[in-house]
Amino acid sequence: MTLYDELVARGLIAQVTDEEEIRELINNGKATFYIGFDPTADSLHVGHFMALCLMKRLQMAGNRPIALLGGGTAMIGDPSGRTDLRPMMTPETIQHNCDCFQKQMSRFIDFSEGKALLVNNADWLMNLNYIDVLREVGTHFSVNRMLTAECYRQRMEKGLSFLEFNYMIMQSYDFYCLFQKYSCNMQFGGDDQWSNMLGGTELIRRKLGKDAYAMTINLLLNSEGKKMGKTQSGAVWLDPEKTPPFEFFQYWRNVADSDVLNCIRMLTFLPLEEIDAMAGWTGSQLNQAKEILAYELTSLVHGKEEAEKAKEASHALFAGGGDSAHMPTAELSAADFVDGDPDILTILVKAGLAQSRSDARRAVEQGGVSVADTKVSDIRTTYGRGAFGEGGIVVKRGKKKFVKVTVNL
RNA sequence: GGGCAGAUUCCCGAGUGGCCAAAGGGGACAGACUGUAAAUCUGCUGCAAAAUGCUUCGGUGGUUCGAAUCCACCUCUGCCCA
Repeated sequence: MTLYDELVARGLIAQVTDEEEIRELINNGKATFYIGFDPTADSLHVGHFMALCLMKRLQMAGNRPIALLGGGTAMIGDPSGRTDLRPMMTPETIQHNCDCFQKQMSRFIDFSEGKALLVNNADWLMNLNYIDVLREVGTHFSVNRMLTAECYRQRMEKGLSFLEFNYMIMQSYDFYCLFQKYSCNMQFGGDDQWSNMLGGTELIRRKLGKDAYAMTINLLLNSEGKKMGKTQSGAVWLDPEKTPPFEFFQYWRNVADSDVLNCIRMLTFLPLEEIDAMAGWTGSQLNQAKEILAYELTSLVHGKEEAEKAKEASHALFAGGGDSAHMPTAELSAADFVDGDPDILTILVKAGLAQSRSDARRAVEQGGVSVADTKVSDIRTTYGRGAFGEGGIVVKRGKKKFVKVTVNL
C-alpha cells in the first residue's frame, strides 16, 4: 500500500488541492513540505501530535519535512475556528513557547543531518516593511474573496479586527518564502487551515507562476462532532508536567465506544490490518481496544516505560492487582499536622481532588469520597499520621479520580 | 466623528431598587444503572470557622436605610450613518 493510500485509509486526509500531483510527490519521497505550529501555549497538544505523526510518516517515506514555528504569526493570532478574538501574546511569552515547542518536537522528529528543518517565521516576518508588503503581497489578495473564506465568515458576527484579518496573508507569505528558500512545494495542516493554505498556493502562483500544493488532515473529532483532546480543565498536553502520563493514558482509556477505532486509526502507527480486525469488536472486547489505544499513544508520547507504568497503575485502580506505585501522588508534610490531624476536606484539597473545601464537602456529602476503599460519610473525619502507613493511602473521589496520599515528615 | 444596542457566575441566558449567591438551559462534578463506554434518572454547581457571615453581575465614583438593577464618567463589543 502506498503512503497516500494509507493516509486515506486511516481517515487522515480531508482536502487536497491536486490529488494526482500530491500522490505522486509524496509516494515517491519527492516532496519538501511544511507544517506550521503557532506557539500559543507552552506545550504541544494532541492536534499538534497528529501533525507531527503525519510529518513522521512522510519523513519515513523519504520526504523532507520543515517544521515552522510561528513566532511571527503568533504576534497576530489566527482567527480560524475561533468565535472571539484571541488575547494578544507578548513577545516574551511567544519566545518562551517557541522554546518549549522546539524541545518537544525534537522528541518526535529527527532533525539531524538535514533530515528535517526547523524554522521560525519571526525570522522573515518581524522585519517586514509595511508599505513594501502592501505593494508586493497585498495586491494579490482580494478582500472580497477573503471575506468569503470560512474562517472569516464565522467571525463576521462577533467581530474581526484588522490585525487578525492579516493572518491569512502572513501565512501565505510564509509559504511563499519557504517555496523560494527551500523549494518547499507543499503545505500540510489541520482542516481549519484550508483557506489560509490556499492563500499561499495562490500567492506562489501569482507571484512566481509556479505550482504549490496543499493538503489538510481531518481534525480529530468525536462522534458528536466536538474536538477531541480537551478536558474540562483544558487541553490534553504532551508535556508530562502539564498532563502527567497517567492522566494522559486515562484520557484515551476513557474515550467513547464510538470513537475508539477512529482514534486508533488516526493516531497510532499500528498496521491497518490489525486495526481492521478490531472493527467487529463490541462490549468488553471493545473495552480492550481502549487500552490498546491508551497504551500505544502514551508509549508514542511518553515512551514505553511510562506507558507500562500508566497501565500498571490503571490496573491497580480499576481491575484490582497491578502495581499501585505509579498512580498520581500527593504528599502531606509536618505542617499539615501542626493544628491537629487533617480532616478529609483538607486532604481532598491538598491532593488536588477538590477545588475548595466547599467542593470537597459536597463530594463527601454526596457519597463520592472514599479512603482506602472505605466510603467517608462524615466531613469531620480526621486522619492521624498512623493512618497513612508506610506507602500512603489511596484517596478516591468519584470512580476515576485517585490520588495516593503519603506523609513526609 | 454622530446615533443605537450591549457587557451577569465555566458557557449561553433571565433578572431593571429589598423576596438575589442571582431563574432556565448546557457543561462539569457526585450517586444509581454499567464495561473505566453511551443513554437514562437523581443530586449538585461562589467562598467559608457552615442555619443568620463574606465576596461576585465590565471599571471607577455617586444616590439610597438598601444597588446586578438608578445617576455620572470610563473601558470594551456589535449594528447603522459618515
